[in-house]
Amino acid sequence: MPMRVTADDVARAAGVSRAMVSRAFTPGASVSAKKREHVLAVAQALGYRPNLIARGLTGQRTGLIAVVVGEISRPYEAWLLEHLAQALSAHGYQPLLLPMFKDASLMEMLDHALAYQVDGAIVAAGSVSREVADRCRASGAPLVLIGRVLEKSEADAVCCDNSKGMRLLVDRLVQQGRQRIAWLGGTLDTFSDQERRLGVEQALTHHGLALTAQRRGDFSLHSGVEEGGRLLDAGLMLDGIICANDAMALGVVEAAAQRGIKVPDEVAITGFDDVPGAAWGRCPLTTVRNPVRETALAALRLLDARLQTPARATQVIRVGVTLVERASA
Amino acid sequence: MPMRVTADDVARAAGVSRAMVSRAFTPGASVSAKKREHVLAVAQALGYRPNLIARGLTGQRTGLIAVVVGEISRPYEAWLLEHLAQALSAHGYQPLLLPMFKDASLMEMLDHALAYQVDGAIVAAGSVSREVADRCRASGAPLVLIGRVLEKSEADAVCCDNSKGMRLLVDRLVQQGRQRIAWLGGTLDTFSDQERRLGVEQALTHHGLALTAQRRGDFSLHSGVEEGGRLLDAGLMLDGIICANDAMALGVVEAAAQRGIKVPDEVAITGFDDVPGAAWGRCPLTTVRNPVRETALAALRLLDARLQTPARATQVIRVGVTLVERASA
DNA sequence: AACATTTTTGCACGCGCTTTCAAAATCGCG
DNA sequence: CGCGATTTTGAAAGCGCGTGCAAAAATGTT
Repeated sequence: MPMRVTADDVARAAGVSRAMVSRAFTPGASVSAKKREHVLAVAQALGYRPNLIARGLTGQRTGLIAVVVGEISRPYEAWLLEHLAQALSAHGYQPLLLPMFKDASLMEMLDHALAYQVDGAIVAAGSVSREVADRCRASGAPLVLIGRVLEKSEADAVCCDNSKGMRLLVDRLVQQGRQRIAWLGGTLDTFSDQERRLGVEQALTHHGLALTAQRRGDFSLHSGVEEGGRLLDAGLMLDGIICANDAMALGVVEAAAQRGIKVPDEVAITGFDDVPGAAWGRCPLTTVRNPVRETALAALRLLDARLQTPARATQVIRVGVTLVERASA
Repeated sequence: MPMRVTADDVARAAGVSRAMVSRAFTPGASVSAKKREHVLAVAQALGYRPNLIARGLTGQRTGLIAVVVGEISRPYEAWLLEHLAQALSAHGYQPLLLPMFKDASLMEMLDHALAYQVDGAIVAAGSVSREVADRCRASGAPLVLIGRVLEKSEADAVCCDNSKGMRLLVDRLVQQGRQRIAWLGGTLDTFSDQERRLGVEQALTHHGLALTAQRRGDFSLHSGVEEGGRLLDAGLMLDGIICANDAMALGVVEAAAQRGIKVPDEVAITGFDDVPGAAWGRCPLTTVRNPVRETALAALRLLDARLQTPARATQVIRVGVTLVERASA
């Protein structure tokens, strides 16, 4: 049973009071340089490190940030998580990972995290209700949304410009003379799905067109193969399929290949996000670049800002997107 | 400034002592059923939840588990992390995510995590020295390794049977009459790389063969394209390339396609891990299935067991692998 | 050298909770 | 109804740390 070395042990060994030890580890505290150095040396020798749990009890900050993401095995989520985790640790925060499963309740997950006195939460999965936002506010833990915004912007959020992204894609397809375009959406009730779909419809309308067909997958490659196949088999003479994300687009490419349908000659296929991997494979994807790094950094900035100034007005940052033209369209 | 509701508030509102509130929330504590119900109801009404940070201060357990993984954007890591996170939360633990960057020091990362009084650590990245293991032991936080084992098995670990996996692959290639086989390794100093490479060499030796060539990537798809291209361009008449993981194998497939080299007719390409995505794309990969779910569960079992019985003998679990034959070989 | 001023230090309290320990309440049964 | 056995309860002592406050030491000023 290894006994932990506490500030008291260090104090005794260094011949000072425990308060001195605490101060030695608190930047900017009132300690003489010599004594601090001495205490730090003794602490080092004893292998002492302040107990951050205990510190979190008194101070208002634990340094813990709840990070809610969806299925990490999906490329976009993994990519985002990587940048988030990196940005957080770089700023001295510690990410508490809350993986969201299919039927999990965001509220319950956050409740649990709040019990750990997280300083804030970054949510990039699930549908965020006002109740959830209120709960966080009531606990004094700022909430930052990624890839979803609350109506009346009741929470800070950063989200890419879905509408513009889809417009870029549609414009390109129409410019190529394509007219019979189908939509392959993602999971229902998803903010991204809704915004992206709306973007496609508006852009098409602008050209005097409408969707020829539509189906719905679950953002996974597998569902892209399935539902993409259905679209292709329906005998609709499609010349373009716009997918809600890259993974499904890759699936549709696969489905087309299985049927000997030429991409992009017969049918164009587009994705969204530009995940690493979209550029490789059977057919490099024409897609929209979703700036993940920028998104993660913006989210952290928002969080920091609110931690600093709890009363500031909520802010929704729309990060820009760009068209990435590759072989699939 | 939202004031948190504490056990004292509940106690006052329920007309009992704070100790009662604590007991009401402690399963198996000595409280009359009626009183517990009452306290719980009052707590519910006030929106009280025990402060797990404070609880962690007294009790020996915080419920926090440090999880060290490499670059999450890589399919295998993401896949593993997903299963780990799922398994941990299912068992009531809270994963504290520690992303390992290129030149980060495992020791420093764990030190930081230990300051948070984690109950244990699962490490699936970086090279684990004995010092690291000792540090964890000294802090009373069990260490469980994934995909790497310490000499003299000084820490619990779970790792797939790299050697057998490579043997299966080599046997298959040789059985197809292939003789000029190259090795595309991963990052140097990586346990997986070492074991897998050794496995290949031993299996080849067993057939009276040796490696025709070898290069080294960094486990990324991109490096597979690069280094795979170099191998293919070297004019070595290779008829097989064995890669240290799937991502690089997919890269090599890509490189072959760029050069109009037929896979598997001219050259066979094999991966390792069988990540989701290995089955799709330009050329479904012949690979070895690395049972991630089983690995994650085994790691958790090991952790639980040691938390239960700190003194038990360290245990190294080798999870089995199976050959997955697809188009690339 | 005597005093005012500033810096450094230690004491003690509190953060929110768990957990002995002993007192109070309840129960069993003759 | 009484007395020991049992369960339930509250007071209080921490857990490891930060910090306000006042005492002590160091510094500065005439």
